Parts: sequence; C-alpha cells; structure tokens
Amino acid sequence: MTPFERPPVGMNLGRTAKLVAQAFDAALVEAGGTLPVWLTLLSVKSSKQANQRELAGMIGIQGATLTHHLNAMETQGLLTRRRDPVNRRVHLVELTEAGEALFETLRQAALVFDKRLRAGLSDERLKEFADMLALLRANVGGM
Amino acid sequence: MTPFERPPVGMNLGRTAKLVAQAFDAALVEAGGTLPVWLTLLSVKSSKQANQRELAGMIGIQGATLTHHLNAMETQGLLTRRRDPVNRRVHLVELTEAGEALFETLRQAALVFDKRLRAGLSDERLKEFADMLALLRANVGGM
DNA sequence: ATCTAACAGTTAGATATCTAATTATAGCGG
DNA sequence: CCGCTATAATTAGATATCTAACTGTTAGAT
Repeated sequence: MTPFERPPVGMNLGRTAKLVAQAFDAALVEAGGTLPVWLTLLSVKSSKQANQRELAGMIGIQGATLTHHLNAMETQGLLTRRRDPVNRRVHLVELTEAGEALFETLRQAALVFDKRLRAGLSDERLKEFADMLALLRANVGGM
Repeated sequence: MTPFERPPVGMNLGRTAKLVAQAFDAALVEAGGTLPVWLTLLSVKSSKQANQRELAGMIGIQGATLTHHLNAMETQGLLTRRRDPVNRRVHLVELTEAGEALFETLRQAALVFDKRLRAGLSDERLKEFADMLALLRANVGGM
C-alpha cells in the first residue's frame, strides 16, 4: 500500500481516527446513544442558550446536518426547540429531562472510553500528541 | 465544550482527522479525483491482482462500500472487473490506461499534500506520532 | 454424486454528512 | 416606510458509509 518514500501521515491519522470513532460509537450504542447524539447533547449542555449555528460549529458539522439530528432527537423527546423571543430567526435548543438523563449516561460511557483510550500514555505524551495534532491542523489551514 | 477533567483525546483526534481529510479531499478534487477514488486506485495499484475483499480491507471500508466505488469507477472507464478463471467467485480488478493516468496525477497531488502536512515535523517527531497512533489503535482493540 | 457450509460479491435500505437553494426574520440607508 | 442585504434555519438532493439479506461459486463430508 505504499508507492511513497515514507508512509503518509494523513493516511495513518485517518485510519486511526476511524477505528477510534467506531469503537467509541460502539461504546455509546451500548449505553443507549450514538456518536452524533452524544456530540449534540454535549454541545447543548456546554453552552447556555446557544443557537444552532454555534452548536454546529462546536461539533464540527454543518448547520444542515445538525438540523437533521435535532429533528430526530426532538422526535425522541430528548430536546425542545423554540424561537428566541429576542431574535425570532434564532431557535433556542434545550434538553428535556430525558435528554439530561441520557447526557449523564453517555458522559459516564465517554469517561470510561477516554480512560481506556489513554491507557499507557503519560500526561506528558498526551500533551505532545495534542501539540502535534494542533500542528497538523495549522498546516492544513484549519484554525 | 468540556464537562471533563481533561479534554478527551478521541475528540481532538476525530476533529483533526476530519479537517485533514477535508483538506486532502479538496486537494484531490483540484487534481480531478476524490479521496475514495484515490484510495481505491492506490489499493489496486499496490496489490498485484487482489480481490475485492482484500482491497476493501486495505482501504479500511466494507466490501459493499467498495462495490459502490468500483461501479462508479468502472462506469467512468477507470478500471475493469473480470472473473478470476481460477476461482469464479473472485473478481479481479485492473486499471485501464485512464485509471493509470489518474493514479499518477493523484499520486503527485498526494505527495504535495503530505509534504504540506508534515511541515515543521522532524522525522523523529513523526515517528513518535506514528507510535502514539499505534498505541491508540491497540487500546481500542483495532489491530 | 450430492449436500452443506463457507466464501466473494452485489443489492437493499439505513444513517451521516455535505452543498446549494429556499424561507423567514432583522437591520439599515435613503 | 421601503427595499436591500445579511443572518438563522430548513429543505432538497448528492455522496459515503454501514449492516443485513441475497446470489452465485467452491470445497469438503459422507
């Protein structure tokens, strides 16, 4: 798989990220959610009264994609959307009790998974890793 | 965005991989391809007479997904599929001249992109980075 | 020789994502 | 006020991916 002098970094990165994401999603499904549902819940929780554009930005998806997830999650009774009375273009998203409960469950699952993922990596190496990821993002123009 | 003691590694990894993949795809589109087309061409080139199951494994996708791409690429005249006379269950995939030409074009684009992505990273740090990715894969059970 | 289990690939249908076009609302310049 | 431009969200349609079910082919057991 390599007509290259050295194995391309991006390929390794992409493959690893895919495997990790799949494993994480499996852990979340186990706990009654999915990766996009978790990210949506997390972004709503982490921002008092954010609008959808901001939420999408936090998650790293487009607004149209978020609309899709919010529709499903609203149908499932995990959250509500209502117009902001101050600016009626904006829809304010809020978790229901069921949404809060699922958030807490998935948060536990995410903590367990993160611990598993970090096994054998010192804080120092984790820091280095984060630095390298930041460098790659910079090299690619993304942030 | 963090009801966590420390920022989860997986989140950072996933976000970075997505940005890098999007930038890479944009570079390939510029050169007349796409990421999945490139990966398919690369896997076919890197394996003398592989069957589709093996190709899919190399790329890291399911067989059904590969079928989809091969259909499109066959229609575009980039490759041909024929039954293996030795084992008629197997379909042998081969690039056409157009496929070979596109492979070479995209290979150049990939080399340029990889160089950009690696900017500012010594071989030593790259090695460390690859090691950490391998550790994450191991922690998650993938390979 | 036939039957059955395994294997390679395709098909069908679901989910997640994107971009472009559309709808509704807001705010500003004249 | 009116109309233009910008903004927030949704809708429509495309692409990439997955899993599960199906089709065809092979090989081994009796």
